[in-house]
Amino acid sequence: MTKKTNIAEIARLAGVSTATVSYVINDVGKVSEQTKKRIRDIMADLDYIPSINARSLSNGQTKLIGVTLPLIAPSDTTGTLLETNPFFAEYLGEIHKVISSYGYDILLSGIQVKGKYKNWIQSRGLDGIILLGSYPPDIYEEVKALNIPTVLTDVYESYANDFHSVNTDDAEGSYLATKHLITLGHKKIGFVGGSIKESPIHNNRYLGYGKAMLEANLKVNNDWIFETLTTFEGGIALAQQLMKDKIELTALVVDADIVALGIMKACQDSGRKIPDELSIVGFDDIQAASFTSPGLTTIRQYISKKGEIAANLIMKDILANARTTESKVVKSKLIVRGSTKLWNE
Amino acid sequence: MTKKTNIAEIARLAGVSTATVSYVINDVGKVSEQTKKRIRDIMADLDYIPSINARSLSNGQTKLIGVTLPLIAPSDTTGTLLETNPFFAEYLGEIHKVISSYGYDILLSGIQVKGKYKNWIQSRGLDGIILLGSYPPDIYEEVKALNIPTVLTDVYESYANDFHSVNTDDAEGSYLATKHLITLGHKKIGFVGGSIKESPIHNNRYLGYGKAMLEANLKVNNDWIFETLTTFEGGIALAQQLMKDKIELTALVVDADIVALGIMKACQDSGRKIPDELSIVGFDDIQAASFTSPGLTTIRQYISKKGEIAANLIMKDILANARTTESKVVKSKLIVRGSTKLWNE
DNA sequence: CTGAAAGCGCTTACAG
DNA sequence: CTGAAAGCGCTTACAG
Repeated sequence: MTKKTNIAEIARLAGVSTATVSYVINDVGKVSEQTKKRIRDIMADLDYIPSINARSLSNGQTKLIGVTLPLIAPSDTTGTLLETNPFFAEYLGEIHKVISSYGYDILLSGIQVKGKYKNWIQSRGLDGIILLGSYPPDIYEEVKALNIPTVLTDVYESYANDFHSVNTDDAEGSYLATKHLITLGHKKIGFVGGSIKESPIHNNRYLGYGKAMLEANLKVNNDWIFETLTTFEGGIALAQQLMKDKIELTALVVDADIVALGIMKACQDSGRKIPDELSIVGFDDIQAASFTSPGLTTIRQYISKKGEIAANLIMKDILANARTTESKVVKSKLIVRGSTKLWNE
Repeated sequence: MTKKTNIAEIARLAGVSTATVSYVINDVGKVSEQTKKRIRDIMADLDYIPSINARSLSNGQTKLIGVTLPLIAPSDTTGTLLETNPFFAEYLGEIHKVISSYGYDILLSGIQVKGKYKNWIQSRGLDGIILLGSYPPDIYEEVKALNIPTVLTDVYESYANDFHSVNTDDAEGSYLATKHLITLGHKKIGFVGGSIKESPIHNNRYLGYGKAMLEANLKVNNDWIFETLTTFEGGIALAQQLMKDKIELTALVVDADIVALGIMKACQDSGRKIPDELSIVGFDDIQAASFTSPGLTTIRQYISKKGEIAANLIMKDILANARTTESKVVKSKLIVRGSTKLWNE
């Protein structure tokens, strides 16, 4: 337990004041090249590393960015969320990449209890926060009161305007997906999505589907719209129901790959041929979408791009000590694999 | 920008010293119930949140645990690693779950350049670190010199003894995998793994395979041992080679699911029936292993268990201000899905 | 170009 | 049961 060398010791050894040492550490003030070099040599000799902590206390910057995950269901933990939803990891990685280049670090947290979250931000003195996913409305008010640089992702609600926000063009994405099927000759195209009423994302994806259908003068049959949990099991269950009810669809627009993969597996396990008997388009392009045989045709969401934008937005405000609000939309893209096919009838 | 309320203001309002306020915050010292209550009320009124930062500076504890990812290839970033390898996210989530219950936070980093890593730990004043995966040997020396609670995961090298370490029973796992195939009647069983020379993990998994083969008096044909990159593409490429060379194996023990999935896809895309023409067992049980049709029979690694153990080991040392070294092994388990089948011949 | 000194917001022996 | 005061390791006007 040797005592950590501090700025005072460097100053003593160099025969200067701590102020001067601080100046050369931060490269401010006009210290003569000579003393600068002398001090630097001593720091190197002693393996001196300034304490970010101490610095934070005096200048008020922790160089810490909070990234939070939405713990909505009571069973949600940062663990299950990171495991189940590959997006969060991708976001995390990309944000880390950007902010670490500025010497910032990520502090990870889940948001569950309202007050606890605020405490966390304040007690850690975070310089900014990035909220992944969506949360109960009162969280946003609370965050707003904190008045620190904040970016929201995938939030469509009006309070998104109070912060930076980054979205995917969800409606356009499923429009492309649907149009792809229409171009292939499909007419009886169903839609599978998460709760349209409760989630603006799902609603937007639904609307994109509707738009493409209407444009092509295809009827949107209410019986062809299915709501599921956005899980693999949700997809399995739905597919089993569809097969049992002998629904006469030739194609499905599914608003999440994880669900599409469940549908595909349930169908294949029952001996149905994909895409021969049913074409499926997913949304997201998670890694597993290319693991199956056939691969899943899907709409790629550029999560890493979104993460990068989110990180840059927050860094911009932090560095400029500003509080601006920008809204960015990242284009999605149709990725054609083997799960969709021409339909002649 | 209202000034943040601090301990001095609370003290003033309560008519006590800052010491007393500090005592009630930390619940130490015998402050009278009366003053305690008065102080607590004032803190609540003012929404006072103590600064962890300031506390750290005076008591030396940051309540921060570093978790690092191995950036080995030049192209590795925290981003690509977290995306590609679902384990890291699972580890992260589980570690977070445990340590956050102690009021600790995770600081995420990649390790690449030697000195930079040490700087990071020191400048942030981390209370402990968990190294995910394996690193160049000199990293371990450096970490050891830091003399802070440290846990290693999946490291077999001798320097693991200098730290806490958590492993899977890799050899036992692939022994089980191989035995499963043998029980099903397979005799011509190949092994696919990462570099056996360079990685003790892959080597252990190979040895488990060998043990089962020898026990069953089956010959281990050198031509049946394949080395690949541990990637989906590695699996694809290998399968294409196998089909081209018309290798006469009936089953494959693959030491990573991601590779097994690649092999399976390449085979299926070429019209080969799995498991009718070839049985495959993977290792890891990543999420996607249950997405394919058939599902992948595999050896489940309990990553979340490993994460939990790692977190508890580090918390124990931190809380006791000790520096112990324990070595834990987490049992793996055979999960039978559809990719393996009886072989009669 | 450099230094003396106050300050950031806490904790912690020590004294009473 | 409570307080005065030093200290943690930095930064930053201000003065010269």
